[in-house]
Amino acid sequence: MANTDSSIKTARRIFEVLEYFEDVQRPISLKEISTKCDYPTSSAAALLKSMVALGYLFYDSYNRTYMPTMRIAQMGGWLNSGLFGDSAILSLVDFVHQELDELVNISTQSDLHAQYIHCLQTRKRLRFEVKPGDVRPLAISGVGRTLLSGHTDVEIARLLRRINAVCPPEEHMGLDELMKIINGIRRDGYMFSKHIIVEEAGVIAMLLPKRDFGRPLVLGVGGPVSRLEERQDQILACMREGIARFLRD
Amino acid sequence: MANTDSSIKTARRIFEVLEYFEDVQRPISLKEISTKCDYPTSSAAALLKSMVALGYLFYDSYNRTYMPTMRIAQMGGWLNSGLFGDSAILSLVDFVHQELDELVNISTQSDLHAQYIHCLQTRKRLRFEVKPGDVRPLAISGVGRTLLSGHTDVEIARLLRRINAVCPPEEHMGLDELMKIINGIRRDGYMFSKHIIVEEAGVIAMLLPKRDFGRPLVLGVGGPVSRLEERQDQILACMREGIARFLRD
DNA sequence: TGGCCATTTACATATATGTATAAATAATTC
DNA sequence: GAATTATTTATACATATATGTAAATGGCCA
Repeated sequence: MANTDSSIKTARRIFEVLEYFEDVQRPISLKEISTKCDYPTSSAAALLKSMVALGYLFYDSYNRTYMPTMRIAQMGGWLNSGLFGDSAILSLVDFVHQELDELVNISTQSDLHAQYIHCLQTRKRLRFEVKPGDVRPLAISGVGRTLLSGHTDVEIARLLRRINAVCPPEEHMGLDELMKIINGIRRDGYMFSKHIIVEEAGVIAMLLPKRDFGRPLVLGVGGPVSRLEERQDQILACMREGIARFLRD
Repeated sequence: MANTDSSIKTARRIFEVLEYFEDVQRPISLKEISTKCDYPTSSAAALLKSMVALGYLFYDSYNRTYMPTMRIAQMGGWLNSGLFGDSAILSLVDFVHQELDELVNISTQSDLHAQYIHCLQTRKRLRFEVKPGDVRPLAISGVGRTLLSGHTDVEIARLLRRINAVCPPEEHMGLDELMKIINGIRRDGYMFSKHIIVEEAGVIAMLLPKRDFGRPLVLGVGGPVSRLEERQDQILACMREGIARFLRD
């Protein structure tokens, strides 16, 4: 019963349940949840009852099924509404994904790592699995370095000091070497990283224009290095067009 | 440290945090959460870190603030899109609006309230402003009671108990009195409520036939009571025809 | 009625919470 | 710029609480 990751079990399960609902989009029985998510029945019952008591699920006692209430729908709605322009971001991702049919993702800085927060996969056979929540070393990975390029030199130095202090050695980096790369990104407006995290995998990443209160975001197109190299001009053009169309109007 | 309600503590806190974000709509520090929600610092830290690890919040280490990711925004989105994916409902609203030129709306249950999710206004001078997102007391309002009429008596009793427990007094109701009204709706197939929320305003509401897995919806025609009374037969006939034409094929 | 489900209960164990304390970081002062 | 103070975050461990196993209850249909 060891917690494999560092998250509180109940917290993880709440979100697992909500995502399962998002996946199947219909009422679900206690049995189905406990089976699919592999929770003991009694634990699943306690969790779902809690969510009902709090008003986030509705229990249909006739069919013995649970279904999200509108409170769930409302919860994050404000993030989409104009203020943060996040619906524009989603449209951008959709657009690039539609045009290129490659892995398209949005990532942001989460402490000393870059973290994927939204991913659309390619329909092609050869692909690399990435899911929202996955993290990459800030100073090493393509998206991480692209995120860093938006910081001031002072901030970068400070972040790198912390990385070298607390992160495992494979995430360490020399400042001079890093700044050469960072300045390259600032000059080119994008980063093309190859074979860094996963052999044969690469990513073309661009820092998105900053919106108020929004954290800096990076748009990434990922895939096998050979495919990215072949399509590089097309990919860059598409990313630039998407950004111009959805984020600059 | 007794749990006053029957819900799992972590579950309650997850939602409290998300609602606090919804309330203030900006990045929040650990300190602020722990103060406002009255959690011990270390517990709040563990909770927020979990949410970061799971990809639902991101942490800005420079400002030491937390902010929801787009995953939160996406979570309940399907609940909204599902409603309108079914264009039959929209066609129905258009039809009734065209025929009657009155305020026509669709509402649904959102926890312990009815909530308008779609409205078309009349072109007449005398009108009552209602917009999508507005909520009405479930046990008091016409649309709320119409929604309740689709539940079993047991469910109604349970909902009413929660309403009387957590909602302000003006939304409370006696079960016997409510059931008389509910049974009237079930018998007549519609509800005509007058002067309940806004003086001189009324609504004629019908529960729409349930579609698979879609949440129960209510079709409402609203306006000044005098006008609705005058046109009552015409309005009812139009609503019935629209429902027959668009939802029963 | 009896059999077969799904759900609830009981209780030992695992795990999250909360108090106090320490460490780290930021702000202030000289 | 270094030292000091104030603020915020992290750690340790006892306690409270949720989880999980197994057995019991309740509902439904033949």
